[in-house]
Amino acid sequence: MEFMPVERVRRRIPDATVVRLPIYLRILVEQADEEVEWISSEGLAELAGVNAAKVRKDLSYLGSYGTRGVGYEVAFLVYQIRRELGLTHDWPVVIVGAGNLGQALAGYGGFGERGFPVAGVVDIEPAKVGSVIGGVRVRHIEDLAQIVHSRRVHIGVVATPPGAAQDAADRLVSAGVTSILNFAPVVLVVPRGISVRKVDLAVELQILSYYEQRRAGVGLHAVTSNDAGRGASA
Amino acid sequence: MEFMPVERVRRRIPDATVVRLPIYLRILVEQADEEVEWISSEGLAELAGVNAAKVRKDLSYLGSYGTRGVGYEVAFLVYQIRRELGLTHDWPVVIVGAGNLGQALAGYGGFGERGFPVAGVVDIEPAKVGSVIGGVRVRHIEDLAQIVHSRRVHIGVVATPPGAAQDAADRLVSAGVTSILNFAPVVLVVPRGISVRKVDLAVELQILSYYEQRRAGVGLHAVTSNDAGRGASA
DNA sequence: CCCGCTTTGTGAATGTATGCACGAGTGCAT
DNA sequence: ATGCACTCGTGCATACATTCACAAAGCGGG
Repeated sequence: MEFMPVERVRRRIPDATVVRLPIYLRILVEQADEEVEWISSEGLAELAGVNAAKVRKDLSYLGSYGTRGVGYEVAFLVYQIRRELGLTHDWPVVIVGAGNLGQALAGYGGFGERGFPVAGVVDIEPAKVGSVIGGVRVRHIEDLAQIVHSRRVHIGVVATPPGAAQDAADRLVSAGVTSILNFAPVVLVVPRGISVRKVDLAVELQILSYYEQRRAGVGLHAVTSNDAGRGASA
Repeated sequence: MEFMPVERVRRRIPDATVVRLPIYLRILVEQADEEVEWISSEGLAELAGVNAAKVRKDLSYLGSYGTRGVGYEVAFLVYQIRRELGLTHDWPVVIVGAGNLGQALAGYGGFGERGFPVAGVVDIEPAKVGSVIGGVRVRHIEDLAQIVHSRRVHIGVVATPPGAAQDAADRLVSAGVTSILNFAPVVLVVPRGISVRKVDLAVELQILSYYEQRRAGVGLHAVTSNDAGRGASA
């Protein structure tokens, strides 16, 4: 008599794949909108600007959901990727910092549409409190914990000036937030177990600068890419 | 008689390193502002939230600029990284799309400060043309090529709605731009040799969602990070 | 001048990601 | 039924990235 693994407790998906899944998801949703019912790894790869084998391997982490000789059923894949990414329900976010960027983020409707409604915007500046941005009234940062608790917020967005970013992160963490999207050009220090992702415009431009500068040297070379790059003739 | 390589034509720096150099640079500039003259790989690693060996290896691609037993001279490192990244001169950028995001970007002073002055903002919508954002007058997209040529622009920023992004990219490329920073949630198709980097807020949030959802499962795990992550007690 | 302390620079080991190539299913036509 | 065309799933080779661990190098004190 022997034992066999009854059930994989939870598949671990490689980080590189996790970064690409949202891109596949967006493309698949677009395809579904255009009434496309089936798609091959090659077709999806084409649209995502990646290698077909990579698509197949990425999708294989979700399970064996393709049909050989045919491809993947778009609607089903959408469902599976959503489930795996935890997008079966909304994730309300709270934005810290109601400056230039905070306002633009709150005003940008795309957040809510994609399942990340803005549960609140807070600022430390009393002068900013009370104004309404994108349908949300700006509240004082002291109310942060209250917002996080009452609205069950897990994700915080740091949109403060650099000097205030660490404080914002600290407040988010002690309010109970466990994921942070950081727009400030600062390396945040957070406790273990808190996820942080960073968006830094200056860094992106400087990376482009490097390849741009290199171009001046010897012959052209491959396309820069942060995740799913693409080199094809337009 | 034998030949030896007279001179390394141009060191190739690994992509992963190129992404971190701008972060080191920012930290080093901050340190210089605080009159710090020397820094060890350990110190820099601490501030950047990465491994010290990684810092040393990254810096070694620039050359042997450290002093054993002492560390790196901050001002000199700043100079070397700037040179390697091509930041010895300004890179004017042109922004396509004067909507919510385009305005926020143009209005955000940080661009110019960091060596990427906004040479122009264009939009396809005649109604938007003429208004002034961040000291720059919005011009019609037909003027794009003229702006690119007269201001020697190499870098374009796509800040349009998704549907207009590919057209914006095509126009940028045919105007002569060779690097694109794309904020639209779309995979741009560009000719070989054109560098593209993408900033997609929804994708970032969805990645956080994945790790957030996973957290609900078994025990905590390492910190998510796009480049120089950090897990430390706050 | 030598010794011990510190920190760099890098070879080697490990870990992660990519892409090829092919076996194994599936559907359709004959 | 059988064969053919197509596409998935994945083992394997390769490339890239991270981390360790240590010799080599510089500094300061005696």
